[in-house]
Amino acid sequence: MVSNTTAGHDPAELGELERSILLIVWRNAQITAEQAREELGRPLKDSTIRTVLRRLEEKGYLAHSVENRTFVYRPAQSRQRVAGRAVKRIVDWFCEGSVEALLVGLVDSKVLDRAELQRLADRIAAAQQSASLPTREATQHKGEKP
Amino acid sequence: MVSNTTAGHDPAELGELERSILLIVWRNAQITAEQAREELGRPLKDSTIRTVLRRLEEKGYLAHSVENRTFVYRPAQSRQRVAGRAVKRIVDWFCEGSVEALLVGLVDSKVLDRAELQRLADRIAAAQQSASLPTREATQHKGEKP
DNA sequence: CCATAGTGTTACTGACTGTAGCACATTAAA
DNA sequence: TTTAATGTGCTACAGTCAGTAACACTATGG
Repeated sequence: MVSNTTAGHDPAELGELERSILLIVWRNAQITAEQAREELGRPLKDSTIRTVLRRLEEKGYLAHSVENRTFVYRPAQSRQRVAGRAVKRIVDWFCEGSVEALLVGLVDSKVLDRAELQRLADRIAAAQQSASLPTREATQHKGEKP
Repeated sequence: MVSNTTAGHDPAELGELERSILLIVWRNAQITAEQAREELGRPLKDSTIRTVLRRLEEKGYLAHSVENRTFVYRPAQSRQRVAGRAVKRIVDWFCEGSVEALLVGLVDSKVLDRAELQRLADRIAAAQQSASLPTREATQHKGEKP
């Protein structure tokens, strides 16, 4: 039987505010509710920010430590890991597990163009040779897209 | 009022039942509510199925035509296109637009293993050469940007 | 001792999804 | 023609979740 329930709620089931705040935490490596609030640049009460931070922690995206009576939040998972999981779900759901099909889809829907694909192939090939994928350093991307 | 609420609803903002049914439609290329219900194999009233089909159409995933007084639903977007869009969102949100970073993340989180990456690279390379990924312009060489 | 900063708790609202009932129409059968 | 199917259109309700926040409580510095 179709075991639904999607196993609770893996990743990607985040709201906009949550996502925004999560991104801020990732960018800053660690922040307090107040810092997050300022950086958000939105007129939200700090209790709102704190609620979201708490929920993000409950969901496993953040962790906090108390420093001088103040909560300092840090990412509990890397951005890329979260993204990876999210994409996996999509691939499982819509591409029947085939990442290749996904890539085809990316090109098909103009998300990825051929030039990017080529670069990807190059990088992947390179990564294969060096037997150790660059985790972030060499991950520089090209110009920009419209 | 901010009225954002998850930015309308691009793709991927689907519930489980919706997803299941959408997959069925993709698999069958076209179906009626009844067929979908049977194929679902779940004790759901047909009004339920029809509601979901209607919603999927409202959201732009399906289209229907009337054939002999019966609604026949067809996909309005290919599976891969939908997947592509969904992944794009994720990449934009969590990887700041870098598909490469995403791939790294996929490997990093064990979603993709090296062997798969290798195959991917091969296939991409092949696609490049044979232009077997039909977009509109077959022979296009990298190093060019729209 | 009081003001401040920060936490914990609780809650409301709106949106969305799962699920379905029911009235209405059109067609095939009696 | 009256009727039984079959299928559509509309409406709705309950549950869950994210956005948003108020408020009460507690150390802490002055």
